[in-house]
Amino acid sequence: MMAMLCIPALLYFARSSNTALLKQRDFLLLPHFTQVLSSRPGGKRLNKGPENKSLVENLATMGVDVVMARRRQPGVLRKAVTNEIGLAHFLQSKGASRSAVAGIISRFPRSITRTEAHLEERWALWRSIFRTDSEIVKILERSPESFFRSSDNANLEKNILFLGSLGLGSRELHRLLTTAPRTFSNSVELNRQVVELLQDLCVSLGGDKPEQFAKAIISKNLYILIRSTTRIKANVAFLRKELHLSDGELLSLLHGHGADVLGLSTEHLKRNLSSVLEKLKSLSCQKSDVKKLIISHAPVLLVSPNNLNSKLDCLVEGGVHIRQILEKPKILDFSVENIKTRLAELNEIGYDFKKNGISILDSSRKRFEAKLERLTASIEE
DNA sequence: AACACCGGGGTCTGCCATTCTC
DNA sequence: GAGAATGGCAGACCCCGGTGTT
Repeated sequence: MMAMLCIPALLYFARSSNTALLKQRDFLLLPHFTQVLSSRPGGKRLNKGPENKSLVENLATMGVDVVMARRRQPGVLRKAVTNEIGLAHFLQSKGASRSAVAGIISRFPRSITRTEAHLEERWALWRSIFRTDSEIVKILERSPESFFRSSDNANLEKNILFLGSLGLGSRELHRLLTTAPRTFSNSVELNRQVVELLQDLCVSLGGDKPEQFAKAIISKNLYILIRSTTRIKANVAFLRKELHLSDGELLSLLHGHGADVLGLSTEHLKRNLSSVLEKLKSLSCQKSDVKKLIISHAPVLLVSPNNLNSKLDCLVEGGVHIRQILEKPKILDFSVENIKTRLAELNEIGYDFKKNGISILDSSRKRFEAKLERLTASIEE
């Protein structure tokens, strides 16, 4: 099936491409193609030359959105030597469709400057983490930049080793590369800085297992390594200051789901925290209540003010006491829609939250429905 | 059987600014 | 000095189920 899709497309590319260009492109397989660049006849490297017309035509034939490509990386279109045919061939051999290839080039034109050897090598490195080619193709379709932005394969290899050395197993590396592929294109030095920041943070808070701490934060917040250290530091400082957290409290906050809040933009974190404070104050809670809430369930800081306020309003109007919410904050993870539906269904059968508690609200859909059915049945008896 | 506690898991790029390299 | 490489930012949740206890 896949082969049937690939072959006609390849023939199509081959037919439609300029043979002179193809010959030039063969030089890409040689180590010093910059010599080709500087020796090109009449090449004026100091001026922004015109676009390479046959390249642009080639790309258009391949279905590339040239306007988008030009907007994103105009310099690529001026290059004399590129490897779009080789790239298309390569990606299609891995199972990418023609339109996927076109989309990849449109969104990250520099991808066509990578040589065959480079592509093979990089792919092999990714395959050391992924089980199949199609998994990688999916990521490339999603985010071409993650794969192509860096041409430094040695750095990628070092990253894999470095991340592995942190105690992240193959399963976690897989999740990391799937979810935040950019991490692997960071310089290994940048990743190291974030890891060291986390470890130092752990030690400064009196924790005794900095390596495990850093690993735990990364597993819980797969985006942490693509956040700047400036931001992480600012967020830690902000939380500590605003909530008057002790070292121990901060450590336990971060050990829980708190890892996620480290990645928020600091403005966002400020806004959300002040919103929670204000809203809960209006529901006659003390600041200490908010502090407890956040330590036990930091994800409330991830919920946007409007959203969180809606959830709280629904719950309170639906007969849930704010104290119950503070004790079981997990219900705030659920969507407003879900909360509304559940409240309405429970209201219909006269469910009494005062008497029966609110655990029923934060169970999974399956469990909730099963419970509801039982309750309905017992009422009908 | 029913419940409560608790951890895990999916998802998340595309653009701009700055620095590096030739 | 152009293009390549790299760093950083904005935006802003929801849900499932294993396991131990009653």
